[in-house]
Amino acid sequence: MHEKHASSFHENISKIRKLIIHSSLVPGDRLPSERELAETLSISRASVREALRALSFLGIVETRHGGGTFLCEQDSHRYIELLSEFIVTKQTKASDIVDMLRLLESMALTEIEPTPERVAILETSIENDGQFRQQMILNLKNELFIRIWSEVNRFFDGLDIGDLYTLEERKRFIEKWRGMRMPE
Amino acid sequence: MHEKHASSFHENISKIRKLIIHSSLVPGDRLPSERELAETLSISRASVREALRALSFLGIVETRHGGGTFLCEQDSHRYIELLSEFIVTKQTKASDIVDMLRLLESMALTEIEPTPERVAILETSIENDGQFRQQMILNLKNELFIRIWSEVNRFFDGLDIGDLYTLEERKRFIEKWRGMRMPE
DNA sequence: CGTAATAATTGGTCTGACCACTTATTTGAA
DNA sequence: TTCAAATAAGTGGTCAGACCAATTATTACG
Repeated sequence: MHEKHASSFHENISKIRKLIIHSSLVPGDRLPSERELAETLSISRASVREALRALSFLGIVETRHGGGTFLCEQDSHRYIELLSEFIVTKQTKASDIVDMLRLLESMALTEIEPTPERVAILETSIENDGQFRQQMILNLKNELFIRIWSEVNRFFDGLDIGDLYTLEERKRFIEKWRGMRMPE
Repeated sequence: MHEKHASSFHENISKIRKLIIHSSLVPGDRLPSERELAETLSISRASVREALRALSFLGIVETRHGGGTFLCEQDSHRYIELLSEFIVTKQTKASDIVDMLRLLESMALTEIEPTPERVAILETSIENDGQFRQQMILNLKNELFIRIWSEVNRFFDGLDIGDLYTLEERKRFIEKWRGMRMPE
């Protein structure tokens, strides 16, 4: 039969991580270019990019358009680990979860520029509380924020206590957002 | 939080989310094919794939080779996978940490009633950036908020990149806080 | 020597093709 | 007819090359 592909998504991530270790790269160092990685690892540049995008999302590397790909600072995920354990194992007040989500999401709205497109998107999802809130968060570029929000929100979903906001509140969210001006 | 210009990557995620909502898809449903999404959203299939990969990491969608892309169930198993990845990788962007802390702390001030005692306490610790910020947070009632802040801040300390705010900024914090009125 | 213009490098996107896997359809024998 | 095997169609996965956009290094010039 036909031969399988020599590479797979997870294998490529592993390859790049091994290369980072083998090259004795330290946080802040620049990785080889995407083209160079593709050549070295014998995979296509598209696959390199998908792997790097994943590593970027996980906070391992950081890419700068025209500059290169750099190794991020280390040992920073520990709070996530502890946070997850905290959420999973320990007793948390449901009211705290709700308050936390409300805080995070109102914060998000202050950080996102209210373009007409985004307002429109929010309006289309105004009927569904979960989708509405998720739509807000996904506009953010701070991936750490998204991760933390995701963990808290996932736990909130597990509580199964219904919507976080009423339809009226969601409408008011949009109104408030529309009236906002951008900083500086 | 560097919102800056709208990045194509993040906008594509929004586009797909909007399409999911507009199509009234429920968990378990299959999304349009990548080629169909590319056609509908007027972006290349490569960009569609990058966006879907991100949504996959967030546990929103799940792809099956040859089968299609599906909306995830609520309590997805990817939650565990994601956390395990964090534990293995141990890295994240320093800039996101800084941005996150700034957001958490500015938000904290909007949630705390600026009593004279609290203002006085803040003023006494204004010379020390770490103490100043901790003093703000400790006034909060939300334990989850404090917990998250503590973990993020612990990592920030490990970065050893100096103060989060300048003395001028801390002074302005107090000024701003003094002028605030309490909600409802 | 310092600064502006230019070239080289690098990530971002697009196009089209083919491979690998799954699902739907057709085929053909019991 | 029935149903299992063979085939076709559809979908995600990978690859190759090209061009665009942003950054960085080099050169030219005053």
